[in-house]
Amino acid sequence: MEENKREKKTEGKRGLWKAEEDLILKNYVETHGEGNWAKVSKLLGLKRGGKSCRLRWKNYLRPNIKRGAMSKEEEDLIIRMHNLLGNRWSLIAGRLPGRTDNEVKNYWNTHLNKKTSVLGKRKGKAIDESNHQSIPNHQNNTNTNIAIENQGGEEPIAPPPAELPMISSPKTTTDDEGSMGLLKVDGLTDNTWMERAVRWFDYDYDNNYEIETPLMMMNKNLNYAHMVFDEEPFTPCLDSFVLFEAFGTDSDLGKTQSFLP
DNA sequence: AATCACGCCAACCGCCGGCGC
DNA sequence: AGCGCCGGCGGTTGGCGTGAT
Repeated sequence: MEENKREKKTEGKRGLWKAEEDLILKNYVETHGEGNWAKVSKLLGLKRGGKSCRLRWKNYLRPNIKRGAMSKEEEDLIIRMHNLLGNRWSLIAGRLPGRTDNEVKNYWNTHLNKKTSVLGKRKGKAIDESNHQSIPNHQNNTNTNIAIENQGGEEPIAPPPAELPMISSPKTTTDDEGSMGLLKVDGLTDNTWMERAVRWFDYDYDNNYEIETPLMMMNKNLNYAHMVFDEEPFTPCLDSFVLFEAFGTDSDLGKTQSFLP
């Protein structure tokens, strides 16, 4: 019974890709472009599924794939992004040029998961609401002292400058997406929006690309947001999203908020 | 030298959402 | 609206390499 199951499961498994297969696939995709993977698989006579072809291209053959050990900076970024995003590997990988989701996932599972195991497991969720991990995480981060200190509401929260920013009213969700959200800035698709955001948030260059700031206008229960830039500010960015992490007020301290575009 | 245990990572699986018909 | 196909995603598996015994 179990044997049959295993046989069935492994039938069609082709194992590692051979250099010839790689070459065929690479040549084809470079000539005809990506997509239609099922067709590609048939056309090329590769005894592999479309998915397998797609994966091989995406994770190995695609140009600009960065191979080799992760740098300290990349590792730090993965940890911080995972802190915010949970197991959203493709999203995290998207912030690491040349790295694939599979690589990031493997790296996390083999290297970083142990390192950060003290924080507990987060299966597909950015934040484990049961133990309010977002707060301790930030307490470990020296860059977040301001937010932590201010959470009691002792500091008056200044309203944002009148002219800034053009932020869409965030959609507050009640699901368990966690305290991470994506903030879309309406009408700004290049780095202009970021400059405006940076001005608004009084961005500090030496703050390791992280910002603590009031975001009261987004939600009246929201005291602070923790923003993460994956690129140098003021360089053209790839999309019009800012990652941010939000903290609630005293009444719902630790209760996560989610703002989705 | 042989064997075992473990870590790493490429590849696969199953699920889901988007899209066209 | 329902269906099927395709692509994307995260989770899991299995094989290989390497260090320990």
